Amino acid sequence: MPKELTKTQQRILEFLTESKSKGFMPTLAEIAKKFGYNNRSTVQQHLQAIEKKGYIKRNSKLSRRIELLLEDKFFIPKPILGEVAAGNPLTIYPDAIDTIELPTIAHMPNDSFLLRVKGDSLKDAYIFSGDVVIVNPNLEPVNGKIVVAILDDAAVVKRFFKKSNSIELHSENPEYQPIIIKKSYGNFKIVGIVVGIYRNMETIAG
Amino acid sequence: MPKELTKTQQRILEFLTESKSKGFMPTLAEIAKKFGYNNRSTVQQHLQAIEKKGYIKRNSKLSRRIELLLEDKFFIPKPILGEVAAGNPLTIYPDAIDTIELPTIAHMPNDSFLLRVKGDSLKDAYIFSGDVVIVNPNLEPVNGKIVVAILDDAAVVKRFFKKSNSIELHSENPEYQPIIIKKSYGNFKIVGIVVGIYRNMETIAG
DNA sequence: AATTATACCATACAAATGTATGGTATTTTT
DNA sequence: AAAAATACCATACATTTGTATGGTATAATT
Repeated sequence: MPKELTKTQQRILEFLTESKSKGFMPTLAEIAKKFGYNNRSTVQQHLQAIEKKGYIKRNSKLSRRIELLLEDKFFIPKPILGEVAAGNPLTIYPDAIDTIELPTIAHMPNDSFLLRVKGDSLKDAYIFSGDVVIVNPNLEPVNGKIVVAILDDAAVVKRFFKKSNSIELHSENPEYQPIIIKKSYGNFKIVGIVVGIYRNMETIAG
Repeated sequence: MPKELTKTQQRILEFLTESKSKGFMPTLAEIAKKFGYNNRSTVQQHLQAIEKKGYIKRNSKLSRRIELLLEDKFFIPKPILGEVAAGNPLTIYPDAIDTIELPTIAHMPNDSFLLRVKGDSLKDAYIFSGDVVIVNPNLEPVNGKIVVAILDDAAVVKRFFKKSNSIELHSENPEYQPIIIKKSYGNFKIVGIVVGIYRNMETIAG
């Protein structure tokens, strides 16, 4: 239960998060410049305050070594999506969209992004709850490929099939019915194609 | 079309990529320490060479500011050392049989290596033929963990169980019998622990 | 009313950092 | 055989970097 940050401290922490996602932690001087301080010791004291409140950890004497605590350990999605359902669609909270934490992974090139899968509807396609899927938004959906789609406020991972009058999103688990999208359907969008799966075994109990 | 890197340069570039994925670019001194150089200028020259070949860009005068160019390196090529059987044992080849573009999120601990799985004996552990497993040779086998072992000239991926008088290697597929290794068994060695799995979906037909 | 936290500034200093320069030895290329 | 690239070492130097210390002013707590 971390203490609350002041406005200034928040702004600095935001800048740190932003910097991390770009791949380069700033020096005190760079932070000072960014916020118009004439002086590094001002930054120094802000960082000490932020550290005291438990948001960061500084590696004394080492330059640019500010660790962001309180961030999700594994690299969850980049922006917007949150979690994506392999089973029933998951709701995405509208106000959560902007406040989802940036990925901790440094700089993800190529516009690809990661999503952690929840649910087991794709287990016959060998994708399981907890797996991280790598999604490329720049590929065209092809019949039979596994895609990420948005339906209204929910996101799903399903196998894609284009029919003459509709698009069908199939689960591979017989317990789940296919989702059929007619042309009239309003809020539907293919987000991208799943190009890879990664699973970390170290954190799995068994 | 970048020029080829030497072994040393490759190792350094890999270290940079790795560092970036951890969030902290190293200083020259840190790189030197990592590779056992007594001297920063050695690193300095390697970096200059790597930069000249177009793999990185350095921000002169700024510490820890090494940009990784060519960063489709979301996927970095890694050698696959052989194939390993989830079902019946397979032979391991001394040289790399293939390379794979491993996503940088698939954090590869030092000294870890890749093996491609053949066979379906671990399908109940969600590992399938064609998957690439990341193997860490520096971890102690723990009961229930999935390990890579060598039996005579063959290698297998199985779930590890230590009993009082033997070691058992279990498949999760009921079609396969567990392998039981008694102490008298000659040519047996645990190669490492499976710490991650990566599967490329683009090459999969369906 | 007194204390503490916040938000800045200035100066000083040791250590870290990147760079420059010059060197040796070995391998690769021409 | 000569030239270039590679892979290291050593020393020197200007900047950068983080820290320490001391200060002022204002807002928030006690």
